[in-house]
Amino acid sequence: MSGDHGHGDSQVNSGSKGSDTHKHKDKHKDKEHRHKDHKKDKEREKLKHGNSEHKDHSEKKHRDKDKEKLKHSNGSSDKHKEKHKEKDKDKEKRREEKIKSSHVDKPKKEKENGYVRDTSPAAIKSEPEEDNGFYPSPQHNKTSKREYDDEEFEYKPKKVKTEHDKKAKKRKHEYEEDEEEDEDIKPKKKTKDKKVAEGKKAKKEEEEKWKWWEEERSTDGSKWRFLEHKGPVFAPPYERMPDKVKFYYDGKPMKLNAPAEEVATFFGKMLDHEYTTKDIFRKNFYKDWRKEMTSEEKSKITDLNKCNFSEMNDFFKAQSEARKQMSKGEKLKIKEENERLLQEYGFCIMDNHKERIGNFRIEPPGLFRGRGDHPKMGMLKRCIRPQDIIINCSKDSKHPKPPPGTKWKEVRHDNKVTWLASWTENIQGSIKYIMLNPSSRIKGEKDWQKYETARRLKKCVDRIRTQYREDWKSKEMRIRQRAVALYFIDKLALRAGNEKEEGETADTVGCCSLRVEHIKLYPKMDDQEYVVEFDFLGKDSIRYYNKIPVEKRVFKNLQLFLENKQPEDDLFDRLNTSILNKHLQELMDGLTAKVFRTYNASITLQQQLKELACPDDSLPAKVLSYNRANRAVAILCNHQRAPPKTFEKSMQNLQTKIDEKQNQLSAARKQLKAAKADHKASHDDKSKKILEMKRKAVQRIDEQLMKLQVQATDREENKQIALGTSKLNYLDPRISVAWCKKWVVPIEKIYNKTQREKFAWAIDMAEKDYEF
DNA sequence: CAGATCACTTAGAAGATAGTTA
DNA sequence: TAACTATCTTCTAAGTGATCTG
Repeated sequence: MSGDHGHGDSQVNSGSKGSDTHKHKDKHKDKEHRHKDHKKDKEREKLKHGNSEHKDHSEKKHRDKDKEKLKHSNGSSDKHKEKHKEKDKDKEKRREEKIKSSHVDKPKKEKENGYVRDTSPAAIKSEPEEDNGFYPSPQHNKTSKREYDDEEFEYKPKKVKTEHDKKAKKRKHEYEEDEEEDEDIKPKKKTKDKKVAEGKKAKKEEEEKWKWWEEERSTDGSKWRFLEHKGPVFAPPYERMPDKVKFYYDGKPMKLNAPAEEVATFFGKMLDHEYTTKDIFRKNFYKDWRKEMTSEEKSKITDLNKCNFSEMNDFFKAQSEARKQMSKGEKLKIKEENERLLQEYGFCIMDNHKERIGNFRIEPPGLFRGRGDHPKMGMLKRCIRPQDIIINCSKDSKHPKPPPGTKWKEVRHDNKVTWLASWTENIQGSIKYIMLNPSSRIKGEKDWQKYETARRLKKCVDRIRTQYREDWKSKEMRIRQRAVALYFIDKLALRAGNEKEEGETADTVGCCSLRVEHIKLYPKMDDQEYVVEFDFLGKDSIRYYNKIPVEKRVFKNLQLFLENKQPEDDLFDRLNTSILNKHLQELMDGLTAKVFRTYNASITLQQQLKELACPDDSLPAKVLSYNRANRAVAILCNHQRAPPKTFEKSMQNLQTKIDEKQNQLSAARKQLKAAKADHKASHDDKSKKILEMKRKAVQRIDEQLMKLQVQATDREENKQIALGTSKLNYLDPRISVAWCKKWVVPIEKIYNKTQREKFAWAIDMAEKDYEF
């Protein structure tokens, strides 16, 4: 099968839907969706698993689910907030208790032994700064490692592997549980003494590349033993517009008070953005803006359409222009200031190591930019103050100081969580966190673990597939639904699809929350039977559109699920993510719906890399193959991007370059020919030299041309596909590392600096024969 | 047991920077 | 040497899923 059933016809879903009175559907319709082309369908086709046919069973009818739920009014956002407030106090009390107890029932002695000694702030602070500043110095490093060796400390480095070989293996197996072996354990069996003997610099480097993956993991559920940081960086306070920058109402200049002006500038900044043309955005903005106005302003300003923010907009444009035009010196100064801030606030100390913080800046106030048709777009995101922030750190660390004259909301010491600070955001009432960078131990370990879980799924996926196929025949509706949903999750890499509160967010769905209106069944379509067409908005309101032939039994089940339902009813009315995950948990420890995405993504990459392997390819061609494999995954996971605005142009530029190069090549070839003739005639050294030169030139140009052509292909195929997300979140980096090693491709061709930092563990541990 | 809450991962867009070219 | 553009980095929204709670 192939992609020829793709869609020049993106309206396919408007056919038989009959009445258009369902709000969900309407919402979808005025959206512009990003479409994918045939390629994608084709790729998907390739990627699916085998199938076979079974006979179908009849089934008892299911009851309709209570639809009232879907219909309650949603004008209750204020009520909602009140609720939040009231509950706040309660919540905090509860939490306090929780933390207290978690501290109490911890074996105190061990803990204190653990870190008072090892990670006292003083020990780290006293590190000589010249030592590149970032990392604890070698001396410290060594000391702490030695102390690590004391019994009962859990983060035992394995550098002393010779002595702790058993433990080393134990940990490995804990994770991998693979039939694999020891050969994985690398020969870094340096002895301590040897290390001491090594130069300071060497040791420094080693610390720079702390190999947390060679150490033991904590087993007691605590995420750290010691945590010290300086708290977040706050957004600078609002600066008034210069007087010359005027706001006009109804054509007349009007001076706004600071709060109203600030909010106005948020809007003014965005004037070029499509958001500001959307009704909901404008309505929400206007409503929140008015809250900042004085009563005088309120009575004057009664219509957003009469507001003119264009001078503000010009001002910001000029400002950013000016920034670009700044002299080198000025730019450097800013850079240095940023660097200083990063040094001071961008790192924390967690268990002996200086680790990079992911987002140490508090989100500045502004207008909420929800994705898709978000009902709250345009609302004011309020400024976060110290008294909104909860700090999390070690009791015995130097606590971060709030800015002068302010207080933190709370300082707590919860080592069951990984965040350093948190606050509650005012749009959805959700909690935001400050956490560590992906290169940190705490993130890396989790990431590694994620791929190990996916590898465990690999071992039992056949069994699970057999089982859900069996379940398609179940007498119970809920089991059939569960089985069909799981099939979609497995085959199509759909997300789980938690329920969401209606009216609070954009209307998007995942597998379990699919509605009748999101699929269409075609018993026959062209040369295929039992085709299901999916058309819905997924995470970030990215459209998922796909037509796939399914097994007859699945098809019949779907027909059954659709019986007597309205378009806005749930397709799987007897299923939700928690039911599904509970079931999965029983099938394999740690299995949840999202593991399938990870598994299928990684296994696809591995397969594709094998298939596309071509040993004789040039380096760029190999990289292209890799990108193609990556792309297959991105397509599977539906990772899309808006085609870059300059795409067409940049494609053209590239083509021009190619043409030029081609001309160059033919010119060089001519010259080579001439040189050959020359040499034949004279047979002297000089002509020989020239001949060689020309020959090399041709070769060089030819390579350059190839490279350009490959680049063009790659870019074209990438037009609306985003590779980054899968590379960063779904593909076991060890597959890529192994591939690089096998084909002698420098890892830099695949991962940039940030990515190499994130995947340092994989780069260090994967050998060329690594199997996912 | 359903809904709320919390912590954490996954996501595309925007913004910043680096590299290239006119 | 500015302008352009490709790539990297940051930002923060939007998911998942575990746990708590009434």
